[in-house]
Amino acid sequence: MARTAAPDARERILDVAGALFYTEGVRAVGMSRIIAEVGCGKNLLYAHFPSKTDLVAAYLGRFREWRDRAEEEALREAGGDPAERLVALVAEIAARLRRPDFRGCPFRNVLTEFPGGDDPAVRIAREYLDRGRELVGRLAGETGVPDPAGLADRVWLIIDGLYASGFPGRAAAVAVGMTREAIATARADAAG
Amino acid sequence: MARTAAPDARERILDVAGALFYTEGVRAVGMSRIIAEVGCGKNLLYAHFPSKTDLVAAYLGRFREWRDRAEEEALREAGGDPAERLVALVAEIAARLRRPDFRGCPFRNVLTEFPGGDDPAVRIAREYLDRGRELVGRLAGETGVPDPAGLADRVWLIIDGLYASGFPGRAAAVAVGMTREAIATARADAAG
DNA sequence: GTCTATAAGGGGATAGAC
DNA sequence: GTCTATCCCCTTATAGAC
Repeated sequence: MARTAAPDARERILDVAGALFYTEGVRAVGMSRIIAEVGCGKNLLYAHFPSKTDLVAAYLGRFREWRDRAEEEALREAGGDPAERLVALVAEIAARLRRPDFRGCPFRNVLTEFPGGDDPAVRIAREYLDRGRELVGRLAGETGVPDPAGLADRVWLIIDGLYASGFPGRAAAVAVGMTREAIATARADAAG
Repeated sequence: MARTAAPDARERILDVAGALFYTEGVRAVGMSRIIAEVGCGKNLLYAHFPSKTDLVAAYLGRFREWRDRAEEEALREAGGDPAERLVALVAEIAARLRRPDFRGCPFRNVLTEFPGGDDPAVRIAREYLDRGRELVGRLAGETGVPDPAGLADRVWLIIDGLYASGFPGRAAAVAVGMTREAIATARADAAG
């Protein structure tokens, strides 16, 4: 069927592949499996994505766009206070954990599956995490606390813990409070 | 030479396999690779470990023994105060992160590589993490704070963050302080 | 010209046999 | 220790349907 060029083919493939990669792992899902579940021919997939690495990179790239938008929105709603922006960042992630389909951070997962790798996909994952870490460092710096690096380390530890948690619900419940505490402690050190 | 059964064969295999699994990932390392690096024949390896899953399970089992010993020692040195024992637990993990060969938690890594799996290996990983989580919950309960579950959640989030950190050195530097803060806050809630 | 279906190449996986 | 069996991986190529 479908003689007319399907402009959504790429999206459909990415939908299926992304869901499989995320829930079962990149290494666990073969190209044949993706092709079978998309219900397309091999050629179509390889026309859009010349190799599996390209497909994984596209999967992560799309995830990154999605995350960037959510992050921007959370920061915009938080207003201009750097401390509130830090809290909003953590709160947004915590909210994400409550989704039933949450299965960790796709970027961290890919890095765990391909340690020491250097594909386009792995590079996207590393860059994403580095950028996130930089953002936290920047916001911590803007709070004006005496030890912004220490505050950034604490907030980043909370974020890492959120994403890695085997008990996302419980982690989400305490992450925001811990972030506020970290900020309060950092400020109290100024007084002491 | 050496026709006599080498009693350390099993340990040698486990040494090589464990190092490879840990640094490169379980799925990334094939049996042939392990056999080549051990320098033994296939028979020897399959005599000791009938399948790859068994080898992975043995790798995790050995890691677990190692962790249990380190944990016990840290707790013994910490004395009887539950709060200090919690801190010691986190400090011991933080110290581990500083080792140059640290590459995350092997149990969490295996669960990331085999989500939804049910091998003996995966079961060991899950049980280990559940037991650790229970220990934290027990210690938090013994501190006598009004919300021990909340304290346990916080400490566990810190531990998760430690193991998942892409910047282990920085995480290790702040984890103990955050643990002490979490305890102090939990106690302050009693007063407030 | 766009997609599907099928076959096959080349490699490496786990595992078993001798 | 070598050799083989079997399977699945990613990828490419060929051939046919609309």
